[in-house]
This record gives sequence, structure tokens and C-alpha cells, in this order.
Amino acid sequence: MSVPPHSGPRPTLEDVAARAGVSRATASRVLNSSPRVSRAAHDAVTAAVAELGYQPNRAARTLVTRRTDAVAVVFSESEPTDDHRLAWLIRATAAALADADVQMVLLLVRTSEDLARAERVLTGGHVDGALVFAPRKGDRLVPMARRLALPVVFAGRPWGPTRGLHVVDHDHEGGGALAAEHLVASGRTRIVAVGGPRDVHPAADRLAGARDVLDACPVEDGGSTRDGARRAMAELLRRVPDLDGVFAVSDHLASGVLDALREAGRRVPEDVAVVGFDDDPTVAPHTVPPLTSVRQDVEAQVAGMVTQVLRLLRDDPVRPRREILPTTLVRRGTT
Amino acid sequence: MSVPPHSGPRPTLEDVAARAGVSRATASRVLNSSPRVSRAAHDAVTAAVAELGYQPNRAARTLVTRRTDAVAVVFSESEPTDDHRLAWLIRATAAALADADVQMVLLLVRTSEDLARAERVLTGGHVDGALVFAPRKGDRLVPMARRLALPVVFAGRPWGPTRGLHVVDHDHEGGGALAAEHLVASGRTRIVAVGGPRDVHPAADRLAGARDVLDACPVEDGGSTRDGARRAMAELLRRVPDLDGVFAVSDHLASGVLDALREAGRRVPEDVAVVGFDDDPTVAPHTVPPLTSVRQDVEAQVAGMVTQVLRLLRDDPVRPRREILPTTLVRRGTT
DNA sequence: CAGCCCGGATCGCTCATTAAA
DNA sequence: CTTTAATGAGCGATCCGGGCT
Repeated sequence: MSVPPHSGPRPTLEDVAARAGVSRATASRVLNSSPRVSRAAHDAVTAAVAELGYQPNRAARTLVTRRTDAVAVVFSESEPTDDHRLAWLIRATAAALADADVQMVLLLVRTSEDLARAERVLTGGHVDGALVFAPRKGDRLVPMARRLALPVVFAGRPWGPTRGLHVVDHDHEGGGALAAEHLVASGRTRIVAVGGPRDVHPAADRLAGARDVLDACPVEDGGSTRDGARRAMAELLRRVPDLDGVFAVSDHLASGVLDALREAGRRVPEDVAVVGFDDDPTVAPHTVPPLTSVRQDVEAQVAGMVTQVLRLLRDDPVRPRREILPTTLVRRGTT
Repeated sequence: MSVPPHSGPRPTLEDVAARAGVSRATASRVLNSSPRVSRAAHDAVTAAVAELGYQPNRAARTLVTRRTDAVAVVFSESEPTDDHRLAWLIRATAAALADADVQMVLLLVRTSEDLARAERVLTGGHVDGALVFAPRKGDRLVPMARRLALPVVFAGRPWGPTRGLHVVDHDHEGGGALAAEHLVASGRTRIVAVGGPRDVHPAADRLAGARDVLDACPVEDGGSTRDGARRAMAELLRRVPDLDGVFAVSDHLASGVLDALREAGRRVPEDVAVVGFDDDPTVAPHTVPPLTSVRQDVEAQVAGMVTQVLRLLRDDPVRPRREILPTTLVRRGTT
């Protein structure tokens, strides 16, 4: 608990060693908890560290070990992404990396200049590995990332061949099916769906999963905005006036669906049941009525990505793998 | 444009120097664009750098210069923050720092463990400076940040004495006044306000600015949720049935206000005019009708913070100062 | 011969000093 | 004597080979 007396030059390992009456090498071993150190030496060094408020110089350590203890977190923003999702993912990632005492170097990639900059960071030895979030088809970030000599873990299956990649994904198809089955089980017979952008994997897979169950239910795409979903839902009401169940591929879109239903005077859930996807804590519990939604555990996903990248960094020889996380249904007021 | 032939060991400055037929020191001078270098040497080095795909080793450079070329971006999340705002700020910050070729080390501080970790990063020489976002009263991040020996720039006036601090803030009071004046100018006479959390500076200041103009208009607090604002607005409709203008201290709250007005059957803007605050691009243009709002230029704020921290890093002797950015009114469909 | 510990050498860069044009 | 270039000494850690008990 003691602090360096006057915040002059920071103490070095040499200082710690001197104070503990041992050599630099021994002090170093203690800090890196390598075995062959006597109990006495260990205690002396530990005490000296505490007394001096010593913190190892990261640059010096990096120089010799070639490890930075930092990983890049790269978000593609080639198209405007959902704020909720970004905030949520960043929070989860920051927490998981902090727990592992790894620094997070955040890279948001929108322009090709950003991409070049990211590549420089990634190849320049500034980080040990990378977590990549790039759900959109044809994203130039993906080929760049797969060329890297560093451990890379993708969030969600990227477009293109996934051979040799490390991926942590949710079971979007299964989740879509889950939603559809829930609507069916609750007695709905005229079920429709509001889709998202076609070139976003999760959105496409969720819809596919639902259609597997419902074969060929009517679909309108709501793009990625609440208002787009509102319009899509209005169109569906026109096409299928007697509809009684709606699956929206995201909670954000589901809120637009609810807007449209409210405007059309349909009661939820009495006349129409609605199921969303994401269990977005900033949306689902707050709609009126609260939204039934398929939950994907983003924290688990991010934790899985972090675990995997750390494993790769320790080079535990891990074979490329795709980890698929289950989804669950959270029932609230709209079904 | 050429790439290292085989991605073996990365080339060092020594390699570049050898290839250019000069010494390490000269090569270093070229890279740091110091003056006394001949044209010929400059060109030779530049060419060698390109041919070898050389990138300086950051750790080595940091070790000797004691500069990391990284700054911490610290967000307090002691209370759940608005996703929109977080995403938006992170985007702007990332862009501004990337432009300056400074790495961004993101720290989200929620628990006291996070705080301790952040302090370690901040005092451990991992970064050259910090940008701090901590709007809430009594946030423990603030006293910690002000003790730091590093250049620190605050986003928005922190609670407590601001003497000696660098702050870049918006003119929240002026913005609140602007909103109120606009409502008055558009002929509204029974104006009410929906406030935010009392212990958040911006929310409090915006409300104060409006009340300066309106002296003692009825106020209800909506907390920080859309739904809270809905309830606050419902209450105001009860208290002041003939109200014809509403100022909400954020767009997020304003969307709740619109919900309540719609439910109450009031037409906007015919019966009631509404003005929000933030000009949140994910909210204001998408409400129905689109929301008139006071715009604060978050990008300018963040750019100002980055400029300031860089100035401090160059130690241009800059005296502590509070930079206050103007707000503007963006008129849309609700007034 | 263990088990511990020590003193260099080293990582890749910058900077001050010194030497050459 | 001025301008440009080169040499050498670190920055603060890790790790290797060897010495001590």
C-alpha cells in the first residue's frame, strides 16, 4: 500500500534487486514467477516491489520478449453499425481483456485509410494478436486479417472460406428456428418475418433458421433501422392482413415492428405475437410490452474469443476451430 | 509498395542503414526528420525503408525516448451510460487519435477493480496522456485523474474544483437557453421541461439554461431512459394539461416525450412543440416527426481534447484552460 | 551434483559526442 | 569553421552460461 516517496524517476528492476539484496536476474525470476527461487529471495523481492511501488517497464520487457501484452480489437464500420451493438461489444471486450491483464488497442476501421493504418498496427508488432469483428460480406478487413502472421479470432463467421480460421459464433440459425418454434407453439398460424440486410451473416442466418421451420413465410426486409422495420411491417400488414405472429431478426428492428403494429391498431400480444433477436438489454426490456427475444450471450462470445486468443498466444498448439454458442429464448410480454 | 520478401525476422534500423549505405544514426535522423541530413542520404534511406518494408520497433523507441505514442481514453461507467453516447464518443475519439497517429488505449471503468487497473496503466508509463470522460458527480475517477503526473484533458466540466484542469466542454447552459428561446419565438407560452439525472452536469446545466429564459417552468425528471421520460411527460400532461412546448434535456429523453404525447393524442408540432438536445444522429432524424434539437458537435469536442493533449505532450507550455464550444439549433419537424 | 543465484550479453532504437568532408 | 556522418553509450528488462554453497 505504500507509494513511492517522491514521484521522481521510476524505480527499475535494478533498484528493486538492490533493495532486496539480490541480483537483477533473481528479481526478474520472482516477477515472472519462475520456479527455482528460494523462499527468502521471493519474499525479499516482493517486499521491495511493494515498498518502491515498482512497476516493470513494459517497453523494456517487450523489447526482449517480443511480446506486447496487448491485443488489437478491430471493428469494421464499413457501413454504419448499430450503436447498441458496438457499445455492448466494446464493453464486453474491454472487461474480458482487462481480466486477463491484456491491453486493448481499439481500431475502428471505416475508410481505406483506416484499413491501412490498422494493417500497420497489426503487422508492426504493436500487438500480439487480434480480435476481428466484421460481419459484412466482402469486407476488405477480412482478407487483410487472414493474411496476418498473428493469432486472429473472428467474431462470427466471416464471409468467404473459413478454413483455418478461429471463429466464435452464435447459433443464429438455431436461434431463428427457436423463435419460429416458439411462435408456432403459442398457437400462431400466420407468421411473417422482418429481415435485416441480406449481406450480414447473422441476419441472413437467423432468417434462414426461421424459414426452415415455417417454410416460406412472407418476408420483408427492414434494413438496419427502426424506421425501416416500421415500413417493412406496414407492408407486411398490407400483404398479409390476418397475420398473427412476427419474427424480427433483431430487437432494434422489432421495436420498429411494434411501432407499426401500434399505428395499425393491432394489440400485442393479443392480436399479434412478436419475437426479436439479441435480447438487447437497452431495447428488449423497455419496449411496450417488453419484447420476447432470442438471447445471444455476447459476453460469452467475447470471453470465448479472448480465451482463444490467449491460448494461441501461449502457443498451446490449438487447432483452428469454430466455437458455436447456443442461443436461448427469453420470454417477455410480446408472446 | 513492396513487401518484405519472406516474412522472416523483421528488418531493423541497422538493416535499413546497411542497405542505404549509411549509419544507423543517419537512418534514424531521416526517420525522425531531423534537419542536418543530406538530400542523398535522405533519399537512400527512404528507398531502403520502402524496399525492406521497414517499420520502427515501437518498444525500442519507447524505451529510450520515454514516449509511448499512446494515450488512454478513460470512460467512467460507474452508472450505466447511454450506448449511443458511448459509441459516438468512441468513434470520434478513435478517429481523432488515429489522425494524429497516436494509439488509443481504451479503459472502461466501472468497478473499483477497474479503477485500480486504470490507475496502474496511467501511472505505469503505458501511455503519455489521458482523455477522461466522467460526467457524473462524485465519480472516483476524477480525483484519481487529477492526481496524475500526466497530461489529462477532461470531457466536460467534472464535479469539484476545476482549477488547473484542462477541460473541453459544450455550452450546455447556452444550449438550454437556445432551446427555450426557440420555443418562445415560435409562439409557445406554456412550456415545460423534462430533466435528466440531477447529478450529471450537462443535464443539470441544460435545464438551468432553459429555466433562465423561462423562469420557473414546470419540470419533471425522466432519469436516463426513454421510458422514464415517457412517464415524466405523462405526469407533466397531468399537471399542465394545456402545455404547448416541451424541452427535453436529451434526444433520448425526447423520444420518450414523443411516445407520451402520441399516447395522449397530442399532435406534434401542431399542439405541442418539442426540442431535444444532442442532435443524436441515431435518434433525432428518425423520430416521427423528426426532432428539432440542440446540436453539440461531439467531434469538435473530441478533436479539441486530442489537440489539447497533443499540445501538452509536445510540452508547448500551455496553461490550463477551459475550452467552451458553442451549440446550435437544428430545426426539424417537431417545432 | 543439486539447487540458487550472479554477471554479462542482448533486444532495437535515440542521442550526445566525435570525426571527417 | 561549418555541415554532415559515424561511433558508442545507454534505455530497462530477459535469459543464458557459469559459479557458488
